[in-house]
Amino acid sequence: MNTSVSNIFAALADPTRRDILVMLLEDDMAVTDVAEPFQMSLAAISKHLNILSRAGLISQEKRGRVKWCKLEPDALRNASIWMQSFGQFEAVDLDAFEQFLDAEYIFNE
Amino acid sequence: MNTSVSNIFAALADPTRRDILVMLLEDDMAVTDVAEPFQMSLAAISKHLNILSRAGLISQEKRGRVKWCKLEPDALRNASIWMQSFGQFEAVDLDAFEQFLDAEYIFNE
DNA sequence: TACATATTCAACCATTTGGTTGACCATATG
DNA sequence: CATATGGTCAACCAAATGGTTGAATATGTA
Repeated sequence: MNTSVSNIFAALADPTRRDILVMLLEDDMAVTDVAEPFQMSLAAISKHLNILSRAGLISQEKRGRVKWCKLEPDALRNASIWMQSFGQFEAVDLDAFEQFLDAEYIFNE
Repeated sequence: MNTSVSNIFAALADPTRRDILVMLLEDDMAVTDVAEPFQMSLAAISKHLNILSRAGLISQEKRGRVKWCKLEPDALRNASIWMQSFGQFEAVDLDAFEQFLDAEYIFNE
């Protein structure tokens, strides 16, 4: 899994994927149910879910023939901290903050 | 200017652009000086700066033949609002931020 | 067994992205 | 004036992105 800062922001840059995350706030969902409100194909939604999964924003668990999608708010929280810290950079130690921003985040598996 | 959530996240998804934002934390900079530490051409940096500018993350002002780039950290607010609508993420907790730095990020180079 | 449901895979396509290069424009300076 | 400097523009390119379709795989059910 590759939850770099770049991948998290890239995942969040797509409105369909943000909509999916909002849906998963309610409850875990099967892939087919995630796809239902959208106009696009199931395969397209499946790709979006893989991107969210690789970014660490969701996890997927297969039970029977149904693959359940679950929100993983930790990665999102990291991005939230990134942004809020940036907005409040005066209160943050600048050297540490620069290292933070420069880092490529590797979450491996 | 188009400071949509999508554009802000897309702008932040590129590591070169995040590096530029870090540089602008220090001080306002001319385009040529922004480009100096990077391996790529001035034209490429100029494009990156335009993307940051359209996202509202920086502003640019031309004085003489020099175009000055200035950080506009408030632009992150739109994306932050999206995130706060997402969950009960509290205002940034610097202790959590430190833990985040120490525990979850792996610095390469 | 036969069929339906859940999901992915593979090939393909159009558009976007991130980079290059060389020409160009605007401004400063000898 | 002539020339150097700061920056953008236009054309181009390779790779990535977001979508499609039809076939394939895996699992449940009659």
